[in-house]
Amino acid sequence: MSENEKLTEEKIFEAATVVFEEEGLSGARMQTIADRAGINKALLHYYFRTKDHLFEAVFTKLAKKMFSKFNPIFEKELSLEEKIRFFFREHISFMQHNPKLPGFIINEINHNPQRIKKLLSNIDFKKLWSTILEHHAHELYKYNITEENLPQIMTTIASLSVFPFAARGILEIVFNNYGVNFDKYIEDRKTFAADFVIKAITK
Amino acid sequence: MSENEKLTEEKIFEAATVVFEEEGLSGARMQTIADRAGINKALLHYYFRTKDHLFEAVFTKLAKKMFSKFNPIFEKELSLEEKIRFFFREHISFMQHNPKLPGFIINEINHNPQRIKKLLSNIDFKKLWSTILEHHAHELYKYNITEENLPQIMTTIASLSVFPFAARGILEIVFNNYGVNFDKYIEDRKTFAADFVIKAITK
DNA sequence: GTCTATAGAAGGATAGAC
DNA sequence: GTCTATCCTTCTATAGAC
Repeated sequence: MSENEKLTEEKIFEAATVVFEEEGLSGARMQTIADRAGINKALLHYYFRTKDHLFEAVFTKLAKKMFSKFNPIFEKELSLEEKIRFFFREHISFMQHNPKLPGFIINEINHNPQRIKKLLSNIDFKKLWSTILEHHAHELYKYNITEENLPQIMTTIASLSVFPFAARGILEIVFNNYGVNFDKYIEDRKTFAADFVIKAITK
Repeated sequence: MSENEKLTEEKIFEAATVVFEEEGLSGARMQTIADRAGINKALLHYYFRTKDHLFEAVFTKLAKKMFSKFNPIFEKELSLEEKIRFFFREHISFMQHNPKLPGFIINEINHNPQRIKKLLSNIDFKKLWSTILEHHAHELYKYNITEENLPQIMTTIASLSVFPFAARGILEIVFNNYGVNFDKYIEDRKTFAADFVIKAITK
């Protein structure tokens, strides 16, 4: 039955997502995924042929999910300051619900840059980022933003948001020792990062 | 001969460092390490017994190397602004020579937080970070730094420095598309990040 | 479509000669 | 200390019954 097939395929996909996120491609085991999905190994191969096919499917889905979260920056009708606040609030909220995602994506891309290329290489970042300069041309007199320092600024914003999750393992040890709760720290970060960036780029 | 033994053990250790950094624990193969060291698998086990022992040795060495680079912040006799500039210059220079290190450390700690705990858990971060407030007490009137926001500020500084290397795989694709050279970007980042932080924390 | 059983390859680890 | 040969387990993948 197609309905049932959909269900099984989804069960497998969801199990694979969890296991790959947790263990990475090389660390994940087909047996672990099968167990988690409540089926046997043979079925995995029936639906996805090989481990690499299964991983590819999961990775593509997750990478799109991750990167699509940057889109609102280029679309929303907000002032630059509102947009920055909006981004940190939304992006960090997203990662609160997907805390393993950043580390997973970053790690797998470093291990195999080729895999992401076909997903990103058709995006014209030069053009995309330039829309920021255009959309906010009327208020840029307030800020130190130029086409030249845009890569620094954009990666700075990304790093402030993503790094705490990617490096969570380390931060939790440091914080635990310092007496800080990670979840509280993350909640605070939504406004701290926004304030920090706005202060830094304002003339 | 002890001299010769030292040489072989070092050859293995160096080969293992490269392979583990590149492939991670689960992705690395003893055969690959042996090939790179120019010896056979059996010798690996003669010197390090198991793959896990070998990894532990490499990881500990690299983690210490990485974290020790943060020490000057707490030791140098510099003004806060000079110290921030010093940190980004030195830390980014260090990673220019060890570009795979941040991603490797972060990833392995996320996969096995326990491994790093015995390395970091005896450090009193509360006390360590407080020394900053003490050392620079006389100039803190200029800055928005308190014991409460110190975790946010410290992790912000770390992220600005570390993230570009950890996420290098992604940034290179974005930059390549944007027409930016990664090495140039990194060189610029030493001063950009310092300026950015100083601007943001200054009252 | 789902299962059991198993093939076949790879990888970590050891035995034993030199 | 270093090598070759090999054991044994683990893992991906497939064959074949239902």
